[in-house]
Amino acid sequence: MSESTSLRVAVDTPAHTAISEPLTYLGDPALPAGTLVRVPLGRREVTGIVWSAGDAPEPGAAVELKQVLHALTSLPPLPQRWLELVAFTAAYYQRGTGEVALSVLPPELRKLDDAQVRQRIARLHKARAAALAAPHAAAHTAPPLSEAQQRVLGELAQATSQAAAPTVLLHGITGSGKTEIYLQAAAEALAAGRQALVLVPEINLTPQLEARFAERFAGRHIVSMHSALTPAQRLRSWLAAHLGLADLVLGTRLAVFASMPRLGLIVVDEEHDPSYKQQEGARYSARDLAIYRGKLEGATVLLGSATPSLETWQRAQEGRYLRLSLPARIGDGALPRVRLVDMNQQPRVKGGAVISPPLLDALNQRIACGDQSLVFLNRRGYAPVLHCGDCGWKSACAHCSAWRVFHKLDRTLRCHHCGYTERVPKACPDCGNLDIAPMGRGTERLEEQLAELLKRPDGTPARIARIDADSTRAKGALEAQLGAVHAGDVDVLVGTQMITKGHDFRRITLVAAVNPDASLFSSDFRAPERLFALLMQAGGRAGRDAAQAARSEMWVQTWHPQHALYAALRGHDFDAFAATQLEERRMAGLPPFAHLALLRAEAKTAEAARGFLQAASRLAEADAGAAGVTLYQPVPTPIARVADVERMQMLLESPSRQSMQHFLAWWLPQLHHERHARTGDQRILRWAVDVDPLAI
DNA sequence: AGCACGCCGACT
DNA sequence: GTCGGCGTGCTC
Repeated sequence: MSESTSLRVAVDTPAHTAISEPLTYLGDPALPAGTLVRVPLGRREVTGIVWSAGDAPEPGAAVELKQVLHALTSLPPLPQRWLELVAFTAAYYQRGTGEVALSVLPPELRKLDDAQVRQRIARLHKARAAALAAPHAAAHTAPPLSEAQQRVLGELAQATSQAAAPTVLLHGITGSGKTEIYLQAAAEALAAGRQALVLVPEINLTPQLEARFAERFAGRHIVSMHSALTPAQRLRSWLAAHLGLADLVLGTRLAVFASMPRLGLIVVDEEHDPSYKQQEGARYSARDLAIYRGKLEGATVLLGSATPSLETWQRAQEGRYLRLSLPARIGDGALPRVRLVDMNQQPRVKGGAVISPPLLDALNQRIACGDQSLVFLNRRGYAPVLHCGDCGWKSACAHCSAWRVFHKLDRTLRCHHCGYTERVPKACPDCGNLDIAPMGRGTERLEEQLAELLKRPDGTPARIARIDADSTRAKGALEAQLGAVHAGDVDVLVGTQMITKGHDFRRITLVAAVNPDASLFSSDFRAPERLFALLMQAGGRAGRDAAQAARSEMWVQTWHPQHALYAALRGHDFDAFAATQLEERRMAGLPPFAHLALLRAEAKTAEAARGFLQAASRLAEADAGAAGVTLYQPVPTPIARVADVERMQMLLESPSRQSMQHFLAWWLPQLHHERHARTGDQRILRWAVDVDPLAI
């Protein structure tokens, strides 16, 4: 190294230290910002990113500066706008710059030296050249567009030409052809020599979207990015995007950080989906960051949904986003007719009715005419709890404040929170009573009961498939089960919300929600929004084939048929539902009319966790009010104890996003000292803040 | 988080 | 005598 000046280098300093900014090292002044380097940190050697060059060392930092060890010069530096996106994320979600930067790079990159990186890059270029030389299938041409699609594309083109980087909400019901709009928008971006990024909520949905894009963009370089890729695949995709070789990147939330030098379009499919919010580490919202990134990169952001989040909907109403609508199904296919079964009117069955007689008839009729049905229950296992009728014992988890779920297939009691599993006891562990019974029902029990009740026309039992986290644990199991459904080897598909997302079932004409009421009266203020989206999405699985759409039905069993949510569902009226929900939110001072943050603490005892939060609250006392931030009392989290750790949380609320940001930036650094001030049982294990939490 | 330093019990 | 238990503290 010729000469040395001080450089700011972002390294992965742990979250619960007060170090959140890049550290100062000595190094070659010619190293541009965005270069990956190896630096000494404590007694270790770690990968870092040159953040800015030539900064004077911090005055008062009496530490002797260490030297940058090597630089990965064969890797083009991360673009300035990528650094800005990461810096914004770290500041907004209150985490270390280096922590965020390193956690969103492919892990493999940290392990390679310069020569190895050079080799991977050379290999990628070679593979790309070979792919270009090889003959490839002709790209499928676009199908004829509906009038609504043409109108939407016209408006989109106009918006893109007028604003530098418009944010657009594409509100379109299931089957209205949103994907075709994504494809056309991507084609526009590619034609302009830019790259497109397409985000989907779940890994399960990437293969089918990838197939659609691959056939339309044959010959173009498409990569996917999600956590199920092997480390080597992930690095390859990332490099292809970073080098500008990949034209299209499809991925889950982490792909929002893909380095893309010519980014021109970001699509966020199913933008309302909670999976876009990261639930650990930096708790970012990939949807919100996509919008920010669009502004930063001058890229169009296209948010698609049949049931937009109320945040997005409200901003569209305010005119901050352009709203485009696809109000009808392609080919004018009818939406499924919604039928509410009033469970108060149904005969009482011991243990509660599962499937009401009218729904049972409807299911049998579908089987008789060769149609498929989908029955949806958001609870896996056989029964959520076992219960002793004599002494009142219930199958509590010894380590969590939750019931262990009865799984009949392997005769176990399993805690879905900590994983604690035991064989089912033969008798009540407290009183020895042999008659312990399951209470409530999960998908396993639903499957069992449907198998008893449903018959094929020839008298043989109906063919039932169950799809949930248990039945799809094995690799390839989900694909195999979906394959059986598509092949027509299944009459009734039973499952959790897993089956309501995205899958294009052609022969399903009946969808039933067996017991969705719990969400109506949940303490979570977003529960109705989620339920509405879930039911709309589930209903969208019925009648995907236009020929069958007219007789497709969505059944909902409910004890509250008069509820406004169901009335809106019946009319497929998202606008009405959103209007009433937004009014309630406005009255209650909840998002999108207020900004929230949660301070969470975990400790061995609830008192220690509470003590930390109270101390944090006292620190803030004078300044929070002045800053326009309200602090509420610490309360236990919805499940207070998980794996013998007690969890408490404290809600912060402010009418202004900026006030909240300023306050957090002032407040949180002080909490590091508070953590150190505690010892023994009063010690805090962990604390973290969740900015814009999904659930409170 | 790593990773080492530091100060007390059972082993070749 | 020392091997190693994991409490405590630091990382430009």
